[in-house]
Amino acid sequence: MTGRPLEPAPAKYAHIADSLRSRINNGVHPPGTMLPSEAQLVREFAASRSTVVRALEYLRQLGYLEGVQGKGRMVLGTPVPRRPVPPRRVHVALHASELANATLLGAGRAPASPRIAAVLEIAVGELVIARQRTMFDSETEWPLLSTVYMPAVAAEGTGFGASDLLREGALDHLERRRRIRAADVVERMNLRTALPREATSLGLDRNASTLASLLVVRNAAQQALLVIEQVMPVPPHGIEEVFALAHA
Amino acid sequence: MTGRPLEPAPAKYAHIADSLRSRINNGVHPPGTMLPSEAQLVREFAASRSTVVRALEYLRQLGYLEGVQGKGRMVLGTPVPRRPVPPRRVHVALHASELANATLLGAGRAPASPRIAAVLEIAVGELVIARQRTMFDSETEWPLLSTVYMPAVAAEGTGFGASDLLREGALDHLERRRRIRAADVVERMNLRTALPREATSLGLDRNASTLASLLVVRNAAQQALLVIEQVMPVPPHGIEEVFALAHA
DNA sequence: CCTGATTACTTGACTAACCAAGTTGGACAG
DNA sequence: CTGTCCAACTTGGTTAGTCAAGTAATCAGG
Repeated sequence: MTGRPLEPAPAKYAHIADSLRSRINNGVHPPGTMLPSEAQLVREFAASRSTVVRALEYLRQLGYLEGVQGKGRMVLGTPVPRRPVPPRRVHVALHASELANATLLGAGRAPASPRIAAVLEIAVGELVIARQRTMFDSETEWPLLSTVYMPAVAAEGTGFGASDLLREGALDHLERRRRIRAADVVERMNLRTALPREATSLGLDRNASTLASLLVVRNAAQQALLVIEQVMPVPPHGIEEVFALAHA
Repeated sequence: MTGRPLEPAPAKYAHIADSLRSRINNGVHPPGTMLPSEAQLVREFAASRSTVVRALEYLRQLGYLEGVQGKGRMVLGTPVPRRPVPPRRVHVALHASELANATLLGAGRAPASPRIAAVLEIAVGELVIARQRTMFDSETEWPLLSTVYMPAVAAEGTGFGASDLLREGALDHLERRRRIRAADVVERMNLRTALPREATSLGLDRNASTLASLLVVRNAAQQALLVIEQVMPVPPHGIEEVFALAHA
């Protein structure tokens, strides 16, 4: 027996990255503080600068730190798990243009219903800009009625209240026109009876049950920017989505 | 005017990475073929080996290629966009143990209903292992009935049919015991009337409406490994999930 | 024909050095 | 006191070289 280890030693850069990551996770280098310089880490780990930089680059990519040329690297902390990205149906609702698969029913001012007013944090009956269309799901051809609501003040200058077809999704349009960024979207899915106008638009019987989905698009401060309400007849096979499970 | 360019020249490694990525996207280097060796790329791009390797490493991390020491780098092709990860409610269904917030109602063999048989691709009435519990959503305290189904053959040796409480989620347990990996999960959400046993377990009126969710866990070959059916009374405020929108 | 050694080639990891670009603090002059 | 300059330090990018580990083909010997 030569005393050879049963497992290969981890690469040096991996060991350095692990050490630094543990320190960040354990609060030795708290968020907002500067990490030791490359030169210091070279001395501490007895490695070349390239090897140290490789470890640091890996941690940067993971979100543990960020570097400023000439200044140093600041600790960001343990990266928080991101919330999942929207499933397909929500993505389509936010980004689908009005040019295909859709029929614009109307666009303009309307008084906010209690539900919409609550979500937009405005008074019931206050004027909002509403934009309504019927469309068909591109995969299932199932019909749905989609209504975008926006506070009248926020809609100024965006063209949301006009009857020209939007060439981009409602969210894309808002972000571009208003130069703002949406941070997240809340989906509330529920079962309810169709309103008379909804039943007419969707060709349903009066008092038919529908699946209703309210999408509240928010900014980083969690203020509502945009609300999209989608109503559809209950699909015979339900609503289907596929999610990835394997971790590469 | 000194003729200085208005934009800084891209870093050399970035230019090499872009060039190679374009070639892969355009089919010059098709998936399954070997990329030119580092030495060849060094000559082609008139760069040092470290610079070439940096570009290749970036593409590897993006999923365009993979390297085997001594052999070369094989083109994987344009990475397909990953499907979204499961929202919270699906994650809980797959991973929550039976130790908290849950009451195991029973575990054992049962004949497959037409719906479960279709999903598992077995004959109606064939025996499956079923495991049923009631639980409460940890955020909303809303009740739900959850039933895990697995083909009897696949369940052998896993302890799924036994009455001991599982200390891990059903999927975790299956993956560990069977040393297999699940690739994705299909969620089918629908509205239906509660079966009599479901109504009893959930304390509902007969023929009450429920939101029913069928989760089909599949392997990479899209064969069903596990099915989880969840039934809940229609929540008064619906089912809510939050999705991230901002791109860092 | 099979096996082991050798050679040429490949990628993975590491070192040392250099240049570029930026930050910061101290010294000095007005 | 304020502004400018400069040195020391920082990270970003690049080059050149070495050693380690692996692949694949060829050749020689049994």
